[in-house]
Amino acid sequence: MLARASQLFLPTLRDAPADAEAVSHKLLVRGGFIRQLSAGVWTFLPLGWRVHQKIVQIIREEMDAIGGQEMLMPVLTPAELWEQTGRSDIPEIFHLEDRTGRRFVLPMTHEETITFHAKEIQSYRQLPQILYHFAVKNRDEPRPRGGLLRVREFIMKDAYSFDRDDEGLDISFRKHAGAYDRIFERCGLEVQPVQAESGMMGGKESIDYLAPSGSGENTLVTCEHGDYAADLEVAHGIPRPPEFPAQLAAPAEIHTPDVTTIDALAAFLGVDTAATSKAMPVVTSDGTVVLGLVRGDDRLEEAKLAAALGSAVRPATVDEIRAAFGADPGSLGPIGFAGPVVADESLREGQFVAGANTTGWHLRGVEAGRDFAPRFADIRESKDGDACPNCGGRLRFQTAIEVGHIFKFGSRYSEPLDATFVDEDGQEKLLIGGSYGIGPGRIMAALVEQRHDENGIVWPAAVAPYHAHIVGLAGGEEIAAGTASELAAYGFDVLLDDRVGRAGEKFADADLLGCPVRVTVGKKSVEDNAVDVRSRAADEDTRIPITDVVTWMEEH
RNA sequence: CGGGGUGUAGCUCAGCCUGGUUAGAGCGCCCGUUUUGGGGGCGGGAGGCCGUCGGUUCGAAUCCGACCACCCCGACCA
Repeated sequence: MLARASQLFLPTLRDAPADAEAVSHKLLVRGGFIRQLSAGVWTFLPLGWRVHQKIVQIIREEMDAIGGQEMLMPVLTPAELWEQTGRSDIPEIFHLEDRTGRRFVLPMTHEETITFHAKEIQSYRQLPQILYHFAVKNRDEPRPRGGLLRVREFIMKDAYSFDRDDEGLDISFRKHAGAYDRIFERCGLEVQPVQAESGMMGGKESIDYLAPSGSGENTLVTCEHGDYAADLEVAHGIPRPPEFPAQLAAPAEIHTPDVTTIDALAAFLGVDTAATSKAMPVVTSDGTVVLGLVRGDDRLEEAKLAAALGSAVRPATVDEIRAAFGADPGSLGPIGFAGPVVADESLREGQFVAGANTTGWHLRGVEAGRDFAPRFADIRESKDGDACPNCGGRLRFQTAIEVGHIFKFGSRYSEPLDATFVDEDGQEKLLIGGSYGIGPGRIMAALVEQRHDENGIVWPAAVAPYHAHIVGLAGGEEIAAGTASELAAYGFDVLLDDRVGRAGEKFADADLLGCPVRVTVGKKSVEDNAVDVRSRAADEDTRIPITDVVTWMEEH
C-alpha cells in the first residue's frame, strides 16, 4: 500500500495546541492523527484512523482465536431495556427522544442489548458463547480530558460471554485474560494486569489492565520485587509502624485550643503523626453518618470505605457533623459517637490520640477494643513509603491509563431481562455472563505516552500508520517514487513524501509521525544508486544500495 | 457540580490595565527568486463578526453585565 503525502489529508502542526498537557494529546494533534470537535469528542483523521484500525485488527484476530464471534449492535437503544436493569439512572447515560416522545439511550456498554439477544439461547447445547463487536460508546463524562485519555464518545471492543455455570464463566474469563495479554504484547504496549475495584454493579472477579504513562487517571501500585500490582483504589500497602508514647490505663483529656490539623496536633503534643488518629465522617446513601477512622498520617480511601459499607459515601457537611458529634471538625473521635465506626486495620494495635468530640479537646491513650468498638477494614489510601503486603519490599506508584477491563457479572443482566436456558437436567436456569472491554483509542494514546522522544512518536511496527516513510528530496523524486512502489509491491505500507519542500521540514515531519523506518532519497542517489535508511528509534543513517532496501526492511 | 484560567488570522501569541488612524507579530499558506540533505534567505500577496448578546460612551478588541465555548485542579468515573 502506497500513500503520497502530496495528496494526503495530513495537517501537521509546528506548535502543539496551547491547551494540551498530555504528551499523547500534543503529539497526536501535531502529527495530524486526531482533531478535536468539541470537549471530549474527537475525529480520527486518515493517519490516526490507520493506527486505530491496525490496533482493531490485532484485537479482532486475538478475539477470533479464542472463539469470539464478531457482530454489530446499534448505538440507538430503547430506554425500557435500561430501565429493566436499573441502569438508566446512571448519570453518564445520554438520553434522547424520537419525534413521538419515545425514549432512547446512547449506551455506555452493551450488556442490555447482548442479553436481549441472548434470550434466543434455548439450550445448554448452544453454550458457551463469546460474542463481540467494535462499536461507538457514549458517556456523558462530567470532565473529559487529555485528548484521547478521557472522552465522551469512543470506539470500544466489548465482548460478552454466556455460560451454563460459574465453572464455564471461569473458563471464558481466563480465555479473555489470555487474549488480552497477547493483544497488548502484539501492540507493543507495556501493561500491568491488576485486581480491580469490582464496582457497585454486580462485579465479582475483575481485572483492570493499566498502562504506565506520563498522564492518566489511575495510579498503578507495584512492588519493587515484582510480586504485587494493584490499582491505588484497592492497593493494600503496609504502613510504617508508629512511634507510640507511653501507654495509659485510660484515655486522658487534653485541652488543645485552636489545634485542628494533624500536624498541629502532633507538634502540640510532641508525638508522631502516625500515633494520632484522623476522623473522617461520611454519609451513606441512606443518610447514615458513619465515622471512618484512619491514622493521622494516612488519607481515607473513600472507594474502600464505600466497598466496606456496600454503599456510596460522601463527606459529611459541617452541619451534619455538628449534629452527629456535638463538636466541630478537628476535634472529632470515636468515643462518645453513637453511630457506626469503621476503623482502618492500622488502628487495631496500640494507643492513639483522638478527638474528644468537644471542640478544643482531644484524648490521649485511646485504644480500639478497650475504649470503643469499631468494625475494622482496610480503608486507608496506600502511599509512598508503604511496604509490599507480600514481601515487605518498597511499593512504587505510577500514573497509568486503564486500557482494558474484564469482569464476571454472573446473572446481573440475565435475571432482570429473564434470559434463561434449559440445562441438561431439564431445569430452566439463568445465563451466566462476563463482559470484556478494551479501548483501541486509549491503547493508541498509551503507546504514544510510552514511546516517544523530543521529536515525535516512535510507533511499534505492528501499529504504525506506515512501515516506511520515504523522504524524497529535490533531485531524487523519481528514484524515491520507484523505491516506494517497490516496497509497496513487497507488501509494505509506504508513505512517500513527494511534497514540494525542503529537507528539514520533511525530516521533522518524519520524526513527528514516527514510522519505524525512514528512507531518504536525494540527488546523490542518482549517482551512486544508494539511499539512506534509519530506524526511527536510531539517530544515524546507514547508506545502502537501493537494491538492498527490501532486505533491510525485512530485517528491521 | 465546586475552584482557577482562557477566548484576537489555519497554529502560537502581542495589543486590553490607561477606550480614539486602516487591529499587529512569528510560524503556516499563495506567487516570484535563491544550487534547495535537519523547519534556510530575499521580495511580494491573501487571510479577522477581536467567542455571543446586551450596556456605558461622541467613539469599545479595550470598560461593565449576562451567556456560550474550551482548558486545568477537585468531585465524579457500571
